[in-house]
Amino acid sequence: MSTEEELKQERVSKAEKLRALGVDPYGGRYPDVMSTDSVRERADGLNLAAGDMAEGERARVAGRIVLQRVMGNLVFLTIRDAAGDLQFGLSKKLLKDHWPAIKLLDLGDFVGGDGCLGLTKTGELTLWADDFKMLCKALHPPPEKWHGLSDVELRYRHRYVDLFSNPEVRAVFQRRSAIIQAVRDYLISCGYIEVETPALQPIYGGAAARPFTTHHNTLDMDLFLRISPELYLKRLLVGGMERVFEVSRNFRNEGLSTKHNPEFTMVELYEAYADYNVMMERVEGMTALAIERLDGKFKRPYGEVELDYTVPWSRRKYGDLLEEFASVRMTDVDAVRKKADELGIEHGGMADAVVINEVFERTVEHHLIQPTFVYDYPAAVCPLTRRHPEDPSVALRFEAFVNGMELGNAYTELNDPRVQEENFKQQLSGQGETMAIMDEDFILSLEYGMPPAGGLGVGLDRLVMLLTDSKSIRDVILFPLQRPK
RNA sequence: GGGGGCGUAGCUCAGUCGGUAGAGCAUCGGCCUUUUAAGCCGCCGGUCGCAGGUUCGAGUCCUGCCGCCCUCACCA
Repeated sequence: MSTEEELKQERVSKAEKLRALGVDPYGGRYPDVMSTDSVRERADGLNLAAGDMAEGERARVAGRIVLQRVMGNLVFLTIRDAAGDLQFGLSKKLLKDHWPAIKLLDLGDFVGGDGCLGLTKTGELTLWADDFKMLCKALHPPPEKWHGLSDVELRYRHRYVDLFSNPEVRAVFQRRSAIIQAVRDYLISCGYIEVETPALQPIYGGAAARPFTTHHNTLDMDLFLRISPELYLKRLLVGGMERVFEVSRNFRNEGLSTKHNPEFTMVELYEAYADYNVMMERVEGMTALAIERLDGKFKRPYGEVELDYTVPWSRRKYGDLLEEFASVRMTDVDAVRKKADELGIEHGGMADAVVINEVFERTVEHHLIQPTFVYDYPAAVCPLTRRHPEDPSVALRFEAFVNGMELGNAYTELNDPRVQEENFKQQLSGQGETMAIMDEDFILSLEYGMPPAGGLGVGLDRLVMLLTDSKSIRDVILFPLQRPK
């Protein structure tokens, strides 16, 4: 009895035996359960000594059986709920009527128990059940009890198994929730309101990426899954919503990596009458609140390095970094192209600004380990950004880098409709055209007048990676894309 | 797409030079009322990712394919 099918059949027949005993193997309502952590909290106040049973201190707990120790007429179960683990003590003496059903328990089943709290003689907090309910028969055995599920492919394909057998995985997603909640709370405290804009868009824009295409049957029209919410959020600035943010699932039809998933989550925000300097403070502020909610540690390990998120983060000019690490001036196009040759970059058909950016990515980015804002980008790669008032070849844009990875991207927003229209019309060779697709309604909105503003997008999956010391974006996305087997 | 690695029982993993497929956990049977990965005794469980090839003989060597991981490229 040990192939996968035989193991399952064994459990199916146990479910039938339970029914024959008059026990529903799939339970039903089980009200007034306490979480295991609140049970522990209560037990702490009882000053129990090892071996004590606290008469009258009753509790009801439900969860999944993750360990089982059977000693004839005494059974210890380790029960896991959302908060943690708790030991059940089941004795034939207290549970005579239930005993035939208890003999049919397996690892992985959900059960509920009701009884008095106590400590065993080794001091383990135990719920000594005098009432018991079968809540769900599991038909598949859980993974090995010590190592859990460690096969990476199975972990992603059967994330539900990963989650219940590897508590540290569940902890990462609890922290993810806390981080995103902190981001929301921070922005709300700054006077922002949360909005929702279309994920299905007739024209895609706001970023440079290939989209996923779909089709609406009734309207018989192609639609794109958004690569960015930018152009819609800016329309809200036109409409008089002065501080808006969206937690936006974006979709980009590009490659997969430890830092890229085809669908990913950003927080994108726009603030009227601000600029990109204010946006730097927003990045610092949301990160700081997230860290405080987690553990308050601003110096945190990430792999082999220690990252220091203490505010303020370093602010470095794009051109200065290019000189420091590539030894070329942004303005010296010949030198930049020569450097590109040295790096083996095929730059024949590329616009100057694109070549500069290629050189920057290859020479500078991997040096940006500690949290750093890089500001004032070559204007030609920033079609949605306001130009520097003293140097129109530079755009008022920054990117936030941590551990060599882009965490966020922000602009002092372009609100001149004529300049925006020109930028849309301009073809950026070697850059793809996605950022430069004409959106006439967006131009129309700018013609009605958009207040000067700062705008920012922060990759929340990446923020969660950094703050939870996760090496891959798949470790912070519950169901990362996998090819069907 | 390029390069590298991995794929053996339900799970976690061994498998030497090419010579009968192994362990632990789980399951199943037995003992057991204070265990903590409970313990002890006994049994069952395999298309070695798939398909070919070389060989007297392939988990092992070769080729192709599938899946996953890492990395580079792409994706600012």
